[in-house]
Amino acid sequence: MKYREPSRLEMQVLSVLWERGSSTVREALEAMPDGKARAYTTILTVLQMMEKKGLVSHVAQGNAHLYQARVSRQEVTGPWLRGLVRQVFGGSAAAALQHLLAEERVSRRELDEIKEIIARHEQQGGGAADAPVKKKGKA
Amino acid sequence: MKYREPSRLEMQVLSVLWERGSSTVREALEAMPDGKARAYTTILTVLQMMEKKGLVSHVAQGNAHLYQARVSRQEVTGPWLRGLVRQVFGGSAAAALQHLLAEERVSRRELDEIKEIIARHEQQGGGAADAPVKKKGKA
DNA sequence: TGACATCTACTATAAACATAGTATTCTTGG
DNA sequence: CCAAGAATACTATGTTTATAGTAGATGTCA
Repeated sequence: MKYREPSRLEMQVLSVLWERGSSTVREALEAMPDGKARAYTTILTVLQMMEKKGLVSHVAQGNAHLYQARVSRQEVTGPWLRGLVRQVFGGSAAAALQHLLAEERVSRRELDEIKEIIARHEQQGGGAADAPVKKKGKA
Repeated sequence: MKYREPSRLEMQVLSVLWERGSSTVREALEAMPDGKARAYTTILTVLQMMEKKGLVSHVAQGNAHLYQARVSRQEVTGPWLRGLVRQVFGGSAAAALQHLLAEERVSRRELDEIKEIIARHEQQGGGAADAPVKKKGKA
């Protein structure tokens, strides 16, 4: 896919579309992750911009439009996070995570989830060019 | 501390200052994490803006100025990442990490580092509302 | 001592962002 | 049929970002 880099607000809108799937303007407006109040037309305009950027597309549904993401979460968040980590944490994902955990009051459940993710990642050859991943203990 | 939210570029400059400590404009310019070429005055201006925002301060050194961060890495990156995770990943740090790992080719060493961080975090009451934090162990 | 390099201060500007108003079109209940 | 409500299209605007030029001060060294 080809698309122009989403702004922060656009990222928010995208996350809504990824979460809910196709949505009308109003639905998106109401589901914005920061609870901030915005005019209906604000989100409308954003969506129209995003369409020009190739981030979303729409189909008519009744007299309204149904918008859906044209780019996958992976596709976008990957490079986005990557650039961010590179620019702000010298490329160290570990450093980024550390600061994130330090701030965010992460629940035990979420920590487990994270461990889970790492374990899975490790298993499927997440490791670098030298060590063929073996098996490293617990979940 | 009171400061106005840094932009992306400003975050980059801050990361340089955190990394190297006090730096001249030229040093900062040369140490920018994205290797992008910029005019000397660009970074100068950015630094001056940052001073107005309360992010950095400077002292004279010879005829040049030495800039240093006035805000700590924790202080800034914490809320910054937090907002980001909230807005783009529905507040789930785990989700964010997952996408990061998926994209970034993370080395085995880094994975270990991450596990280390998590273990440490877990120990010091990283869990939710039940475990009281005691000591603030450093690496 | 004077040319050259280097630095800051100040100003400018193009582009992107976030936001929303106004006009117009469409649908639908009475 | 027509008015009310809701949606889109189009336009506008204030702000922030990122970038850099120009002018003037100052230090340096041959």
